[in-house]
Amino acid sequence: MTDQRLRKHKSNAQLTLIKSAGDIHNQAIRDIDMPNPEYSDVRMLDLFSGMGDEHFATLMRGAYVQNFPAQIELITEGEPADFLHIVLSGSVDLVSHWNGRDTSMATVRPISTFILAATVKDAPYLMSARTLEKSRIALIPSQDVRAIFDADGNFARAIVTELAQCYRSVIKAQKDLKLRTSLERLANYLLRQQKQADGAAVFTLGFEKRRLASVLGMTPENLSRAFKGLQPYGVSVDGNQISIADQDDLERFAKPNPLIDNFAT
Amino acid sequence: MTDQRLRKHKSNAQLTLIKSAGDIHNQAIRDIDMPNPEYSDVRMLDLFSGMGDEHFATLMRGAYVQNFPAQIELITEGEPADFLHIVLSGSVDLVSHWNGRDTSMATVRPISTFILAATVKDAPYLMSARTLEKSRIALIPSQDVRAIFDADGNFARAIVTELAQCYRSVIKAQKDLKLRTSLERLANYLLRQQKQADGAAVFTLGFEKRRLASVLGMTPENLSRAFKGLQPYGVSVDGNQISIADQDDLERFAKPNPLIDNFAT
DNA sequence: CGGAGGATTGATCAGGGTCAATGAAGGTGG
DNA sequence: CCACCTTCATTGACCCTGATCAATCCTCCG
Repeated sequence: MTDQRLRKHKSNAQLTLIKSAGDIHNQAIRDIDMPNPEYSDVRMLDLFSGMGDEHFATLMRGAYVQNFPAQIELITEGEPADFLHIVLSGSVDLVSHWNGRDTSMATVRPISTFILAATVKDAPYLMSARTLEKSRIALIPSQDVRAIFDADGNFARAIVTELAQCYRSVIKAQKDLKLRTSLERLANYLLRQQKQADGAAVFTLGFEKRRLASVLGMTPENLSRAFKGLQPYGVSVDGNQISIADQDDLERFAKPNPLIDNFAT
Repeated sequence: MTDQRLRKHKSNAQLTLIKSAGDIHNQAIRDIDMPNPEYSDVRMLDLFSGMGDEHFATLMRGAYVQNFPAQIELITEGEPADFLHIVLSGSVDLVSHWNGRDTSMATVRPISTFILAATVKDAPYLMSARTLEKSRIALIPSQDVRAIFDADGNFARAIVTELAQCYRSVIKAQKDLKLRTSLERLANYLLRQQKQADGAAVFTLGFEKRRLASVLGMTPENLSRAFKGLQPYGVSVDGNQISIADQDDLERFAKPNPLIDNFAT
C-alpha cells in the first residue's frame, strides 16, 4: 500500500516535468491544490517573505500540495532535483545511504524547505527524504525557483541567506560529530531540546529514539546506554519524557558552545 | 616571530574596521597592494567572473592582499566575519576547536575563497583558518561583498551557486564520516586524489599526514596503520609518494560513490 | 652536530558496534 | 475484548575499530 502511493507520487512528478511550469496548475490533480491558509504560511517563511507578490504568485501557481502517509519516500538520493519541497505539516527525515548502511542526516519540521541547494544547482539530490508521519508537502518546480530567482532580487537575497544558514548548520553538525563523543553529543542535544522547550525541566523527545540515535551518529543500543551514562548528571528518561534535574550540572559535563549548538546564528 | 606577525595582521584587520570600506585602499599599507596579475586570477573565479567591471573594481579597491608566513592564524573561530578571504597562493587549513580538542575541517588551495557563508550572513566564523605554508591572501571587506551583492545580480547568482556548492561539499563530507570506516575513508580519499592527478598510478600527497589524518577524522597513528591496511589492495606509501598498483582492486574495496566523492556536482 | 617535529611501531585500552534475547507498546483481526 | 503480531527499546555478552601512551626512527634545519 505504502509502495503504491509512492508510485502515484512519482508518476505525478514525472508528469509535471513534461509540462511547462505555467501549465502545471491546469492539471486536474484531484487531491492536490493550494488552499489559501497555506499560501500565507509559506509566504511568511524568510525565504519568501521579501519577494514581490507577482513572483510569489507565479511560484505558487506552478506549485502543488499533497498529503502523504507516513514512511513514503518523497525523493531518492541521486535523482535530479525537480522540486523544491516545503513541509507544511508532519515531518520528514533526510537520510543517506552507502554500501548497505544508512544514516539520518537531519529531520525537517514545519514550516520549512529542504533540498534548496540541489534545486538551485540543478544537481542530483544528495539525500533521500521520507515522511516520518502523515505529512503535507508543497512542491515547487525547481525551474520555477531558478527563474524567479533571476527575476527577483529580494528572493535571490533570501536564498543566499537560507543557503548560508544551511551551510553553517551542517558545519556545526560536523563539528559536533568530529569533536565530541556520543555521550557529549547526546548531552548537548538534550540541552538544545530543553532550550527549545523554554527551558522546562521535563520535556518530550520530538521523535523516535532509533532515529535520534542515527542523527547523533550512534546505534539505538548505544543511545540507551548513553542515556544511562547521563544519569549521574541528573538526566532521567521515561519513554519519550526527558527530565533534567540540574541543568547546570549537565552543562558542566556537556560544555555547550554557541559555535556548535546555537542553530540560530 | 610567528606570533608577532600574527598580531600585526590582526591589528591591520582591526584598523580597517574603523575606516569605511572606501577608505581602506588609501591606507598606506606597505607590503599590501593589488598587482594586476592577481586581479585577473581573482576575476576568473566563478564567483567573480560574471559580475560587472565596475562592481568588480569596487570590490578590488576595498580589498587588500598580503603575504603571510606559514602557521599564521588568519581568522579565529567565533570572531565577526569582517573579510571574505581568497587564497591566491599557498594553502590554508580550516580548523575547529572544542573543549581542548581540535579537528581540521578542510584545506583551501588556490585559487578559491573561504568563509563566504559567514561573510554574507554577517555572522561569527565557525572555523579558524591558519596558513599551512607561506601564502598570499586577498581580503575583501565583508560589507563590500554584501553591498555589491545587492547591486549586481550576476554576483548574487554566483554567490548562490558557490554557497550551494559549499553546502553540498559539507554534506558529502558528513556522509563520508557517518557512513564509512576510517579505512574506507582513506581508500576513497586516495582514489579522489588519484583522479585529481589525472589517474596516475603514482602521485604525491598534497600535505602532511598528520593533517590528512585530522581531515579524515582519525589520529596520525591510525592513519599509518590504515595505509598498511590498504597494502592488500595494492596501495604502497613512500614518504609522500602514494602508488596504487591496481585501481580496480582498490575501487572494489573503496566503493566510491559520486554522491559522496564527486566534488564537482 | 644537535635538536625539533613528524612518522612509525608496539602495547594497551575504551568507546562504541554487533548479535542475541527479552520486555514493552501499539495495532490488527478474530 | 483479547490473542497475536510487529516494532521499538532495553539489556547483556562479546568483539572490533580506533584512541592513547610510549618509544624509536627519520628528516629537515639551524
